[in-house]
Amino acid sequence: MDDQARIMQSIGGVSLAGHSVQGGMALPPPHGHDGTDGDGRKQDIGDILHQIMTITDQSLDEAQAKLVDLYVLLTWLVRSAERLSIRGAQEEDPPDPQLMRLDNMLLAEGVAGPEKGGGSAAAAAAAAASGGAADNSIEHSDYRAKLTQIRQIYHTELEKYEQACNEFTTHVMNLLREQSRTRPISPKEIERMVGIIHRKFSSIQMQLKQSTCEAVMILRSRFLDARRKRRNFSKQATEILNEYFYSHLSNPYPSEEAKEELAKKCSITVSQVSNWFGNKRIRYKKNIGKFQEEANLYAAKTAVNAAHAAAAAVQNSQANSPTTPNSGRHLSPVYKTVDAKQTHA
DNA sequence: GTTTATGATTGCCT
DNA sequence: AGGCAATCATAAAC
Repeated sequence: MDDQARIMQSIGGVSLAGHSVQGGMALPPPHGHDGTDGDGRKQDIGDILHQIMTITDQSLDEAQAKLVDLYVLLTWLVRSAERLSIRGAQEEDPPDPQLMRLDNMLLAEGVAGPEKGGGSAAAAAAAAASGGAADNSIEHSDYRAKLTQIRQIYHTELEKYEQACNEFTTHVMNLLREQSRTRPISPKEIERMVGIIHRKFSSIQMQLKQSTCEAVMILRSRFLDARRKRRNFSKQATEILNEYFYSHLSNPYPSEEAKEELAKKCSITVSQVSNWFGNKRIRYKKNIGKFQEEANLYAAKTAVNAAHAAAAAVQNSQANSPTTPNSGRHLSPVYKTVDAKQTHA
């Protein structure tokens, strides 16, 4: 995930910016420059130096390095605060709607929520609940596996950010405490600092949430979009549909009820039946020759079926005479017109 | 790897 | 609203 890179950049930006700031910042010259000035001033500087030395009780270099560090930090924080105040002018205290939206989605997708027992177990349970076909559940578990992967990445990243946030806060607090020895620092100021840091990190977290949501959306579109993951109907279903089509070739437009029944028999949806007939009609019309064999096959089949039905009828009541089976070869005007120009293939 | 078959989608028409 | 035609995207065949 490139969020990591973004985070690193973001965090790294501190030290990066720091160096540039350090370059432009006029720090007081370090010790040992007191040899050329007037006597009084020389004495003053000496006193100050002595004071600093006694106050910090450390090597001056080290203290100075810390000061630079702190300064860098402060400039970055101020800049961050400016950015936040510009951006967050409207979305101040009320919990950011976008963040809420992201949170809700992650929760709904089971990414943000608590880890549900074994991932595979959950997948199996979901598959069992849906009661779908075997291949369907395989796809589903595949989807779940990918989702689990996303969730794991999300959680590790989130944890990382939290840890980084805490470390950073501690660092800043330490620096402020250090500073408090040389100048008074109000609790309010510390609080403000911490607030800024937390806001900064939560904005980073939001980026993570955003890209996690994107990943989930992509996953959904890849796995749940029926068009992308097209499955052929079962042989049996195609059989049933073809049987209807060729036995109603003169008017292959099943009524709503007929569609419903076909859908039930084929265990597909009504709209799938509609799609199938739409496709079949247009493809048949486009190249009748190609479908001739199929047409004959199903005509024979329906004939056999009719014969069987007739036989059964005869058995039931001998008075009835068997009806001549429908050959299924009479074409509607629509198909006849195309039939005329059907010379290829 | 290319071609064909096929289910789904889209835009337009009536 | 339902159908047609073109098209997309993938499965299956080669």
